[in-house]
Amino acid sequence: MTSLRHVAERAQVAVSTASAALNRTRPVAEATRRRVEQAAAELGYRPNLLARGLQSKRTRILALLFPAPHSGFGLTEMQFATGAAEAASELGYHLLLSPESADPMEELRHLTGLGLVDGVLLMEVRLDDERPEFLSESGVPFSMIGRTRDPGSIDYADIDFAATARDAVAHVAGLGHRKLAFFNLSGDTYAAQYGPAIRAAAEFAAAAEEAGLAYVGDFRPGSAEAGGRAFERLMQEHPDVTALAVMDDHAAVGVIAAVARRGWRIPEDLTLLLVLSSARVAEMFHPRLTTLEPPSAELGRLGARMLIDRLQGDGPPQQRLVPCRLVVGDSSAPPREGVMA
Amino acid sequence: MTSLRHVAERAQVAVSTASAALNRTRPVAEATRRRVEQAAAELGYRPNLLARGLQSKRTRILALLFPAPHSGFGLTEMQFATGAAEAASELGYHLLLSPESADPMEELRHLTGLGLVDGVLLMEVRLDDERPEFLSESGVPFSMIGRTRDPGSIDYADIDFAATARDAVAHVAGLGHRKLAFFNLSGDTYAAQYGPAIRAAAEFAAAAEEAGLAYVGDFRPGSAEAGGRAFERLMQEHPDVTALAVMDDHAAVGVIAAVARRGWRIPEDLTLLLVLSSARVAEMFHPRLTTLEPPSAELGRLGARMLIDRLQGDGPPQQRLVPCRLVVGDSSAPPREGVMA
DNA sequence: TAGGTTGTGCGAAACGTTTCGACCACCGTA
DNA sequence: TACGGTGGTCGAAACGTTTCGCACAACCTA
Repeated sequence: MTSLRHVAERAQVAVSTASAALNRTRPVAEATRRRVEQAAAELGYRPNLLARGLQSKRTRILALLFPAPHSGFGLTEMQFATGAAEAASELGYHLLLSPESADPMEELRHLTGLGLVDGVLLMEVRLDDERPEFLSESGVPFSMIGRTRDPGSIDYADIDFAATARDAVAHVAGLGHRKLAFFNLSGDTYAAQYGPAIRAAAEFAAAAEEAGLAYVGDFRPGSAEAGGRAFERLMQEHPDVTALAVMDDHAAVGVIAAVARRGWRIPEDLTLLLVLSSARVAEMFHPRLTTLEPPSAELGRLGARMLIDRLQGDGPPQQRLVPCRLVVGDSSAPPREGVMA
Repeated sequence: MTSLRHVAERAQVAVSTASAALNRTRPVAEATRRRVEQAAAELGYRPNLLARGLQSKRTRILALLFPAPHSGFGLTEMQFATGAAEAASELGYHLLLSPESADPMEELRHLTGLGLVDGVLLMEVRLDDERPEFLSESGVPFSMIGRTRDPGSIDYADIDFAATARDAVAHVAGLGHRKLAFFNLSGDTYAAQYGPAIRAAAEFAAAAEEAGLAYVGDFRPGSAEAGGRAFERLMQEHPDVTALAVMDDHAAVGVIAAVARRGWRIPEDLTLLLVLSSARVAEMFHPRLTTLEPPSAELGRLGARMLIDRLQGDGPPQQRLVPCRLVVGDSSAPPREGVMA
């Protein structure tokens, strides 16, 4: 392990001068600096991050707190991690993957007490999440992927549900549909105040109203079976629904099966949209489903970047909303004739 | 930040004694130890990992080197990460997510030079991968998820392709099939010496032969379209094939579509197996596909654990093979009558 | 009673940085 | 000639641990 002392000796300067020369932290004569830099290069010198962190109180390590892979842990969630890791890496930071234990608060206390990380990246944020408050009080810099009910002046990057809902509604309205139904995430998830579930519910309803579409939004199937049952009940209670947006991959499977059982076809008899699912998943279906793809990696990148910005110096809080990308597949088409309400 | 010095003062002992008491690194009088522990508890003392690491040369941080999400980055790969992170966490270690840049060697050099990590976890290992050699020469402890052609005495955890192929073959043979085809990963992946592609090819062929099944193994479609075309060519050249194992999700989609175009049904006219895909994905299909699910999280856990074992002390190399789990779905059935060869 | 052994605790050094006050030579100016 | 400023460098302290040699008392044994 070659240390700064070796570099200094080889360049015939004091350790402190070598440090200053390499970090350009204070003026050093041009010739000296060159000598030091050459010595460092020749020795393949790498500053020891631990020593540096110990002294400067800054480790350039970020922690991504990710929840236990409880129910379903999708590709989507994982892309937060890879996006954040990439952005961090590009900016000279490292990303620590911290699985959340049974007691998230204790986990946080532990993690931040170690002096190992400069900041924390939160994901899977609930509307009434208590972690942000804890972090604020502890004075630990952090940012969120997702957001609480009232994020105040906390940095966050989240999906723009309003724009996403508008895009979805505009898409089906543009095809001529007059009545839209929306299947939310599972009832449990909704009850747990999971942000996307709550926000999507509100925004889809609002967007439908604004566009003058009739709307049904009170279904929250959490599985393929529940999805199939929900679809049958939907058709019974609202036979005039011609377009359906589903936010749960598995529920969509059930819907598709139920559609087939009924002798119907997609998109001729029903326009089906998949919300918050990756195009990779949408391609698994036949026909290929029209999808509102969440900008997961992008959100991860943004979250990491704004946290790093915050660490560097403090500007105003950054709060970014990014809409889902509408990927039109083969599951959307104008409604069939007979049902025009 | 409360440091060991504070604890020592409050407990009326020297810093070194406090350290010894807390770490039980050398005998300390029972009464003293209790006093120290109580002081530490009252102050909420957390040892500073940086200082500890600087001194002891051990940070208890592992790096997971994960490749850029080039082509497709599946759920499977990501579960390595979460599995490894969990296992590490349970053993008091942390996991650093290190995206691999364009130059993996340089990245490695950089990462290990920093003194930040105790060891490295490699994934996506190619048969002729050069990273293991580099790490061996650098004296950096590491383990692999996957393995090179000749892993020598390096720790690794990998899929047991032989057992997996035997299980798959036994499953279809048990149903009465006489001829099996296998669609490998894409030709590019195969050509790049990606371990799973090469090993699966060899082991499926061997298992089929051993079981006395006729076998076709030279298809490597990399997409839905290619999968469909491959299936059509397969039926043309080998009309007596009644069972097909596919190792690429997207290719499977193409196969299913081609089967439908032909007016056939699954499983009545074709038994279809999905290899190396998660049950979550398999459920997306209709009918639900029989799957050989890779033990991804398990491999991640094993990889982390054996690396930590290696760091603690050195036993013999650990080399673990774990077979895929056969999840029988609705896509496998006895062959239809007419084709019995 | 002298010498050795054991149990317990202390102080100082070390890990590799960064930071900060001090120092020195040199120059321009009064 | 003396003096303040300045650009460049140095040495020492500090960050929070662990480790190691040493000291001291008490106790046992010959």
